[in-house]
Amino acid sequence: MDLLKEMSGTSTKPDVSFYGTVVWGLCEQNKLEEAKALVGEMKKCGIEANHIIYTALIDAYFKRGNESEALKLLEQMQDLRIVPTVVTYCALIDGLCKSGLIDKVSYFFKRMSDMGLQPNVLVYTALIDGLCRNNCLEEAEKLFDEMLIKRMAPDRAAYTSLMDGNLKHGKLHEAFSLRDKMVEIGFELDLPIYGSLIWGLCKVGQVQEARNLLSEMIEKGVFPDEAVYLCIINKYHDLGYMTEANELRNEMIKRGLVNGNKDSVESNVRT
DNA sequence: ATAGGGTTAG
Repeated sequence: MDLLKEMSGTSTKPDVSFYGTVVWGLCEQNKLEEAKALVGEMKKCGIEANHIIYTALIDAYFKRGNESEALKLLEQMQDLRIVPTVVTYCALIDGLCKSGLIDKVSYFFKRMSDMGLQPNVLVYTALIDGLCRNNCLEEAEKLFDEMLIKRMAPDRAAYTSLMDGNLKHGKLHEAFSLRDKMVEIGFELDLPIYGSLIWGLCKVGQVQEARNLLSEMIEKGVFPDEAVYLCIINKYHDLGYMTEANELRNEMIKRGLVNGNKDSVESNVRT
């Protein structure tokens, strides 16, 4: 904003790409009202905002949890005949999924195709993740297969989302075969993957298997975090394995996984 | 100048 004021005194006239950079910067700083105001200012100068500016704003409003404003901006974009891109739809679909507005998502997904935009891996993953979180595992699986049919290569995030969805639905066998596929493809198993598997195993009471996976990840050099430990420790408590619980707690503390101070860990572990 | 990858008890 200061930069703009400075420029108004000079002969240089800011163009759309200059405004875009400023809007983007304001979004990064979470100054969304200022960013939106700038779009109005642009208009007064006879410069129309473009799809990149609108996409950045829509994404930022969703991330702030203001989905109604984000949808308003999308409408505005449409009124101004600014053509959305795959990136716009990705922000939109992901935003809707994460705001729990899953029922609006299939409409936009369809509209996207109607516009001739091809959903890419990021769009599919956002949708798969949203469906898995909203109890629509079958839909998610269908989309995953659709990706394969289209010869798109689902990446680690896509696999992880579907695997996690299966775990949340207690389908351990499917989850582990997805893990095997990831290994086959050559993806390194990372903390979110191990964390998700361990959580899923604990949920169904297979705490020993969870414990084995913890050992496995450490062996492979994947550093477990506090949540992974607490997941197993708390399950040990539930099942009455107090010795194992304490042992693991000590191991966690020894590893310095205290994330700040010891009190915070103590308060998170059920006693 | 734009886009994602969860924290997970009950």
